[in-house]
Amino acid sequence: MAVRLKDIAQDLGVSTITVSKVLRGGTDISEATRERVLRRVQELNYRPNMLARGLAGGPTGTMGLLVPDLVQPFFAEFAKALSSLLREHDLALILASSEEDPAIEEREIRALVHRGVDVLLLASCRESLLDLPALGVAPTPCVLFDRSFRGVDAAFVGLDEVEVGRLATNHLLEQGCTRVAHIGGKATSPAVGRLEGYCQAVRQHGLVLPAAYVHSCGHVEEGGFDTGFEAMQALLALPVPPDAVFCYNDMTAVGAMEAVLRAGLRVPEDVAVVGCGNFRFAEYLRRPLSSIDQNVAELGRIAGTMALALAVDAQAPARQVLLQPRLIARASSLRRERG
Amino acid sequence: MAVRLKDIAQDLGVSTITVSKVLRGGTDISEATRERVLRRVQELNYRPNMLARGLAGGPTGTMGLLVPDLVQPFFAEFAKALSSLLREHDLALILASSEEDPAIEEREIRALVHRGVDVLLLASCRESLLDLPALGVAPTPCVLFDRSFRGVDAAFVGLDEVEVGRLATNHLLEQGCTRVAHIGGKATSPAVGRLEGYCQAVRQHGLVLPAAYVHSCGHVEEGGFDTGFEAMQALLALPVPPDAVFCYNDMTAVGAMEAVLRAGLRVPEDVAVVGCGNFRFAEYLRRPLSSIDQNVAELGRIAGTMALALAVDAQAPARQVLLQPRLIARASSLRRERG
DNA sequence: CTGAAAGCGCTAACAT
DNA sequence: ATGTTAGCGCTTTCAG
Repeated sequence: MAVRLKDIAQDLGVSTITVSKVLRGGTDISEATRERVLRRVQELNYRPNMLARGLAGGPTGTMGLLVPDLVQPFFAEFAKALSSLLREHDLALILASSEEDPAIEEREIRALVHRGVDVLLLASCRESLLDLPALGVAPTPCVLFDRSFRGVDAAFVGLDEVEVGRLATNHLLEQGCTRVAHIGGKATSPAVGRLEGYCQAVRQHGLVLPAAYVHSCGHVEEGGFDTGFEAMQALLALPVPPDAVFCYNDMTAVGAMEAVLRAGLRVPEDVAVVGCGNFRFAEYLRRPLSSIDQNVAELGRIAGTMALALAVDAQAPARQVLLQPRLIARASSLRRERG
Repeated sequence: MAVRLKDIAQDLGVSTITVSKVLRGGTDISEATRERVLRRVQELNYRPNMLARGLAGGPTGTMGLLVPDLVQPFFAEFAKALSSLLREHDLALILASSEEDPAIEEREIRALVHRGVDVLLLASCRESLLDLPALGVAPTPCVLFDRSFRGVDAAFVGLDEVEVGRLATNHLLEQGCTRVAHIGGKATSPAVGRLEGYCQAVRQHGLVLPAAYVHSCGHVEEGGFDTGFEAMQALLALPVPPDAVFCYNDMTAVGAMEAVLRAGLRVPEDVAVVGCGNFRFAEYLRRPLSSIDQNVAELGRIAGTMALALAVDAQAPARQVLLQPRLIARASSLRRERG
């Protein structure tokens, strides 16, 4: 049987309460006892029983992470960074997946909260999160990430998605492209933000582009390749096809490139392409893919830090952090000598 | 406050123990009470408090998954499949990562066991697992996966790695290659198995190849690209360089292909390449990559099923399951018309 | 500064 | 077939 609070207390001739207080940083403890307790805790390598602690009303030392799809590199990297950080604090991570299904997401939220996670980290696939309290989340504090929601007063970490759209589109325009299209997503905040950035960049360059240059596709997350492939085919079939395209993510971009190549056209000479995500294979593709780097590891670390703060004090002010994206230019978009 | 066992009991005028028994499928309960209890449980949508259940000695409804690196698609897909399965049984998954560091792995094992996971699923990065009991795992049952260990009597699910090596190597030989090299890993059971399969295939074809054709590289998991790149450069520098190479994983294969192309040679005409893992981008690379599919989703499901059995009965016999790999042939290895 | 009493929600072992 | 007693390891009041 593992070492218990009681064992330490008996060894030292004090009560369990005293030990408990020391462990949780109580102030009303003499420096002498505190040291004695801590030493013994070290010696016996005592670890609190989190089940008991949780049951008695304390924290469970557990955080819940709910993502739409762990196989997407974005979420895998996020989970890895978060997990690294939590390990340093002896916290455990309960992982759940919504499979991009709001009904599953709701069930999983309830399950995690019911299990007593100290904080919930959520990349929601719902349309609105206004009913988050109704989902029974409170009083469990919550850190949203990747996808933000209007009118929800929760901590949030994500990318400056408008800047993502601007970066990609400006880059394409600067490469001399004049007919830039966008294959984007639907409804989610990243999709909306990237589209907005795209529009801003186009406007700033004094261009007016056909509405048909914007494709807003559902399921762009999972169906990436096919979505990109089909959207690009449609774009190429326009009377005046685009000479560049900014794609919602890298897989979509791969699909789009494939469509361009199969149409007998060249990348980037006929159609320049920029993706988003900057996955590890971007530079080894048939045509090395320019992409927007999302700095996911940093995102995970920030989200984790926020979560830690909320675990200590659930009432801590809900910060909103936006990270700046970076463009990684590769052959798929570089039309000029030396970029 | 959530619904408790006691609430159900009071509503029905029975004792909590009766309700508890019904919930756990006790036999010494009249059919009438059982039904009354179950109905009320439904109506109130009662969910047991796992903290309390665990503390009192029951199962915690929790499984621990410990992997070397969640970012590797293999482990991400495994985790996803497992998580899907567990969701159907209302079990939670605690995720931990060893970062390929045995010391971290050991700490995490202890932490998971201490938290009372009902089963531990482990892809170990240690050299030996003979001291698994000493790690304080027992009586927590354990399912090993991906990497097997001699002399350890635990449930295991993985690939038939020898067959992986044979499949890949035979394929290259059948394509007319006569000087097949292998860029492999070190120490782990998959690395050993694949090398063995490679050797078997070479022998069966009556060939005798230089020892220098086999590169056993450390850190082939994380450092994939560079490992493959450098190993291939070394192979190409041999007096009689190989005309084909079977690489430990896809990233290694990408590195190897890059080395071949930069040397001014062609894939597959000068050097045919086969990888392992069959990741999603294999077909969109500069040269679409032939690869061995590991059927990870199935692997995850089987591991999960084993874990469920062990959660019910920790003494259940420890099965060992080996899945058969499949070759997916693409341009990187197809030298003859129509493969 | 320290401790005693009570209880979190559940289950084991033993009655009845 | 059902209930009683006791306790899992910890934390919260509140009293000393």
